[in-house]
Amino acid sequence: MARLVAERSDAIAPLAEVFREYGYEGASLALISKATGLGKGSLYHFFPNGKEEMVQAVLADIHQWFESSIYSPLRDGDDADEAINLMLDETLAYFKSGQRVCLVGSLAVGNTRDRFSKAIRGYFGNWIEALKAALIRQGRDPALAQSLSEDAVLSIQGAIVLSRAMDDPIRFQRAIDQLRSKLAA
Amino acid sequence: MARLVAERSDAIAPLAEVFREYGYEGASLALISKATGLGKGSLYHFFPNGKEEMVQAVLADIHQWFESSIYSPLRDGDDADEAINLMLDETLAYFKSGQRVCLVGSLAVGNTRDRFSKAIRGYFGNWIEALKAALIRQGRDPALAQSLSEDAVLSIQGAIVLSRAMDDPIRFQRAIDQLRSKLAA
DNA sequence: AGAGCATTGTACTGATTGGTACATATGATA
DNA sequence: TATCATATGTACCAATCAGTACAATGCTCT
Repeated sequence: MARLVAERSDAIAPLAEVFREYGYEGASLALISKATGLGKGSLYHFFPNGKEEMVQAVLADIHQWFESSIYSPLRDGDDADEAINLMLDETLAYFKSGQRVCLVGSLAVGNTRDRFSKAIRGYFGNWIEALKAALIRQGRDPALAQSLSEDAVLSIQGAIVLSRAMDDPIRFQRAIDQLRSKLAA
Repeated sequence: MARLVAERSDAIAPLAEVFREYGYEGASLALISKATGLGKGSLYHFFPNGKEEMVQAVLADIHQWFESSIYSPLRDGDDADEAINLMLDETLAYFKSGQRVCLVGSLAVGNTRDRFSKAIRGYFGNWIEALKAALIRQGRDPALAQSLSEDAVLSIQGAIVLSRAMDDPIRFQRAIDQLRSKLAA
């Protein structure tokens, strides 16, 4: 009856989309099964703890992506200004101009916050720290760098909410543009 | 068997809290029944269309509150600066320093967006328009007033997400303070 | 007091929920 | 080809889901 042998890692991307679109409660196993193409047997084989473990796996994957694509260049890139621009480019693409929800943000807003608090705090904390490092490398005052980077992460989250609410991708792009000039050396 | 005769309006406030805390999908009728103290009989008597109608009623109530407490003073108050400060005070209290989620924002982020799109767009659109009116009354350029008010509403939403994610009410208060100086005449 | 509408609790429905059990099938190794 | 861990589909479970039906009660007005 089994058709093809799948890998656990193949399930992560569709899982992320399902949780983004329907939220933790809204993503039923039926939806998850359809999105991943995996039956319950496979799903519970890969994720014995069910939905919670699936979300944790998705969060770990998200962390890895942000780490290599955004945090690492911000922290260690030789050109701080270039790393910041890269971050904004990647952010624009990643959230599809605000049409794609931030899973971590939506988990933080829901009653799922406590269950995934560690990953949620890590996500935002790492982003702020990494951006702060780049801003300091630009030669900025550490206190200013801190408040600027908090403000940037806050604006990105706000822009996702607002541009989705108004169904207007331009609003997200404008927010990114404003950050570009505000964070330029 | 019926104990006390309730009014539909008494149910709105607890309904709002339940939807805020558990989201649209997560708020089951069992939870709703417990939170409101109303059995299914009463709930479907007051809201024949079920959860959707409950949310619409809550959104209408929210609109009314914002209209009289925030939008109206911003649009028509004699002192624009005072109205803006009042808005920030009320916002701080309403969202309990970011510990209380914005229901409209969370609906906008979830897959419920399309179902309630009209109320969602109205909420943010009205807020931006009203704040813009006050900023223009301060003597500001209309284009600047527009971008400032969009930015303010965006920052409030972002601050809710971030301060909840980090479990840190101070972050929300700081965001409000920054808006206070940015929006001062 | 009595009529009539508003409100309420309970019992019920059929569908769906997350999760388990297990027999079967696959693919690599030997 | 025989072995064996890894996948997989299906049937099943108790619990819960949203929603309906309805008889019994409360309240108001006369």
